[in-house]
Amino acid sequence: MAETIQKIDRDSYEPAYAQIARLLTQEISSGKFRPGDQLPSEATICGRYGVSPMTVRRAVNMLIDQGLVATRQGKGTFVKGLELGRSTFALDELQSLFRDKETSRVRLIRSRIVPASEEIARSLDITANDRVIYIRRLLLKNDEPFLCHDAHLIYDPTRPIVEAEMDLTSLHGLFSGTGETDIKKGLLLIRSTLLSAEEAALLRVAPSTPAFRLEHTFFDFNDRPVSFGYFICPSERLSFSAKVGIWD
Amino acid sequence: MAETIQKIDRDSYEPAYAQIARLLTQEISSGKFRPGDQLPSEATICGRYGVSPMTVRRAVNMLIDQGLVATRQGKGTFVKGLELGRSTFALDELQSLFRDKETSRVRLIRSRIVPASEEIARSLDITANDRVIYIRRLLLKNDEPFLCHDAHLIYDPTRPIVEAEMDLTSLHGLFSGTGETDIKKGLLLIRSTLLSAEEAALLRVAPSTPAFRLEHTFFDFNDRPVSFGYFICPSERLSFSAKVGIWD
DNA sequence: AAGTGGTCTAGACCACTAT
DNA sequence: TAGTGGTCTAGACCACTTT
Repeated sequence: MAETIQKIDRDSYEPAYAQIARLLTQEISSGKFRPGDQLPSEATICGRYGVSPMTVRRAVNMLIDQGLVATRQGKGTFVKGLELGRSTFALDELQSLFRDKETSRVRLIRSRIVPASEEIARSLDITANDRVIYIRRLLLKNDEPFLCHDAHLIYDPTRPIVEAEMDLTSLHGLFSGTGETDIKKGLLLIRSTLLSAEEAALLRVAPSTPAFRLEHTFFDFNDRPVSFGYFICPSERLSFSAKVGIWD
Repeated sequence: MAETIQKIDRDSYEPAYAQIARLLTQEISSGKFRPGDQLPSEATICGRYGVSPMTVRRAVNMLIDQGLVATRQGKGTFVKGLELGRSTFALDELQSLFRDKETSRVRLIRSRIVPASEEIARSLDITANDRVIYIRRLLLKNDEPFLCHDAHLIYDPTRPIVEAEMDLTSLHGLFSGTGETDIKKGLLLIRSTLLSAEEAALLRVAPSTPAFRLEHTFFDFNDRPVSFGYFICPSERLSFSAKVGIWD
């Protein structure tokens, strides 16, 4: 028995709660605790590591947030099985594209004021044929066309946002979190589609190549839509991945 | 001044830390605090709501987790701008499909032992032409073909997982988190592709329709791959969406 | 030195579940 | 009644930044 009372390194830069979360995760990862099993009670863990309840609580909360365990008041803490519905896909690949300012450049293809189509009008909460600013850009990776970006902006001289969106560097800011202080929220949608003839030519691939279309709508702090657009990228150049379960 | 000392409802079922997080979020959402602005210090918030530091800390941690603010030790807490790279796409649509057992059914199309292709062998960490179990199923929504599922399983009589995977109801369990106690982790990949002739026929759409292909690889608690497969669904039937920023 | 975030304590009290 | 998770206190101490 004994089970060794002390395993926490109080001098570590890793906080006690993080150490405990890590140790618990390892015990689950190793198969010592299987899905459905009950973890030791929080009081037990307090005693085992010589920490106070709040510290254990925080560690357990981390595991809950990660979807690794679930607590049931009055009963205990139990290991959860894999849950595919919890999978989350991130835009890492796209983000790294824009982050690397050395190899990526943006070329303006088109920029004009046009009447809004039905789809655009619906997305921007305006009426069809209202004027919008239409911008098409090409993102180049190592001077090769990589993806295409279409944006449709509300045409309103009183709003300064337009200027920022016109800026060729604004795409970088959107991904890095710098700037864009006038946008409150955004809605993103991944679609699967075929490249149009013009898009295929721009991107230098065969027409009708399968592609991702990442739609985005942005809203200002008055919850009014300010822009609608989409990134288009041949499918072989991009993919969205997610890890679910325990990856050490 | 005054600024009203008490705004926390101690009798509410919503914990104090959650109430504070909600109030802070509202202040940001309303535009009172803009991206780049500094929030009141934690000590100030303690006084304003009459709670202890730990409670405020937990509220602030919630906002950090949501990507709404960032803290800088010794300086303060600051509101962050929109960060596209933080967008996360969930499998809500697929999950709800499988969750509804009333309208969704699974039909087994094919089930046989075949030699592994190069791609399958690579994914399952075996050598090409090793035998694998190949299963093709069709998911029906309201008795109409909705999506197709191919799975390739390690052929090993000593592992009982095969039986579970063969079960036509196993797909439901994967999404709901029930069962599947033998799978430790999974890797998912969204691709954009074209339907093959057979797939198009099965799904009753035109050939060469653009479609999503959701690949999945599952691993057991020894980190060995146990299955590789993919869901295929015409793009107009499915999309992946994400919300970023502040949605009240 | 003063102000900021960050961790942690050693309890207290409550709600829920089982026996 | 006893054991479980869940919240909260009223401080303490530390690390970092600014003045």
